[in-house]
Amino acid sequence: MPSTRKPTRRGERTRAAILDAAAPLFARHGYRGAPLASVAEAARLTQPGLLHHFPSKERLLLAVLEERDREAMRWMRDTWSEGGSAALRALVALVARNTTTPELVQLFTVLVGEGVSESHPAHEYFEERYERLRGSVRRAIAQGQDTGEFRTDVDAAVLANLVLAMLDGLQIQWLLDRDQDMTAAFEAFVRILLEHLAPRDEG
Amino acid sequence: MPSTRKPTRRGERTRAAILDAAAPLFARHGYRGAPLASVAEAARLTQPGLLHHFPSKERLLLAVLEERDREAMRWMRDTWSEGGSAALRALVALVARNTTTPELVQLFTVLVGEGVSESHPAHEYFEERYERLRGSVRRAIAQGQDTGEFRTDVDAAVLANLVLAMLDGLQIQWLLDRDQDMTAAFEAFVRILLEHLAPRDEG
DNA sequence: GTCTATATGTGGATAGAC
DNA sequence: GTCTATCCACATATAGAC
Repeated sequence: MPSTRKPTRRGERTRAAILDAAAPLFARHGYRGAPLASVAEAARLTQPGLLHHFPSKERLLLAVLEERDREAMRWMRDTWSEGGSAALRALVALVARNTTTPELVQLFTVLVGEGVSESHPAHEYFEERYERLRGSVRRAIAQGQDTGEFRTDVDAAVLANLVLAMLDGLQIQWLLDRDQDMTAAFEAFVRILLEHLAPRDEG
Repeated sequence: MPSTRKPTRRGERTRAAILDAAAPLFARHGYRGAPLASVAEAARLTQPGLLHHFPSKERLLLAVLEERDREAMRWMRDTWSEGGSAALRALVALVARNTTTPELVQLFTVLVGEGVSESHPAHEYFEERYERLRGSVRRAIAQGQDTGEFRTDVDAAVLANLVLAMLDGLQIQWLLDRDQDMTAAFEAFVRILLEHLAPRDEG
């Protein structure tokens, strides 16, 4: 077995082009609403040409999601690791950044909506994604509790739940009406949260 | 014009049966994922038989949404009109009730996900729905401010935004993992909100 | 690795009988 | 008001040439 270790280098380019073409189309029309041929056309291929790189439409979808998730995580990692209120402020920055990439926001909103159906190909993917994200946020809050920045008599897991819910919910409303100031709204939420998390005055 | 005032009485029964059959199927598979024939079968008709009552699949979808919205609003009206913290407690009760009807929750979650796409037949419907709901919640909070129950230096419109977002976001996570206690989470959120809205001690 | 051609299946809507 | 039969468009996937 000579050189099968790393995936082929030639052809990676078109693979990336397909992923880039697929994301906005899945975002605009949903997985079921975006024909494979339209993705192929956007990537300047024919539909069977596309299927040479991805064995099925389903696998293409999962590749798109994983790719975009990886990107977002790279972006977050630095500020995120601090934990506590810094992490919450990092989330505000993430929301602000999201308002500059509506297609990406729509990709996840549209697909998670489709994905709550048990029969949907990305159902398991989203189950795992939310469990993972809840864990991340919970740990960031717990970190703030450990350092004494946050009070310790609140349930970090429940708060993590609320934070993620707020992100998703605001995105829905923002996508339906771009005039909404999603960043300001989330900032207001974080302010309320920090107020709630502030240790009580002793005495 | 003799008796065209009220819609026909005969035939209303099958129309209702179709709506009842359509809701869970749209919920499970989405609008695009649920074939008209499957709805017809569930309503014990053939597909062309169904189309005698609704001119198109799109019109059927809108009828389903309006029907379910009407029901939910009937349920809310009484407690809701009080405004202030009573209204927020009514929302907690609504969430608790929603956990007993997962199909209904899924119907709106799946369809609003599809519906953020501009091309989706229910896009405008959801635009108007959220504007209407934001108005309702905003007025309920403003009412609490008028009576002196809530402090007045917070933006009721932004809070309404947050409340609706929280409802939607928690539903997504709950649908992906039914073990989550959506009611407890929303209750925790309302508690934080009430704490934030409590008038400051004078002095 | 990309193409043309095609197999195969599905789904919304219409025509027209009863 | 409901049916059978059918049309037509679309979409995923495969076969096989280049």
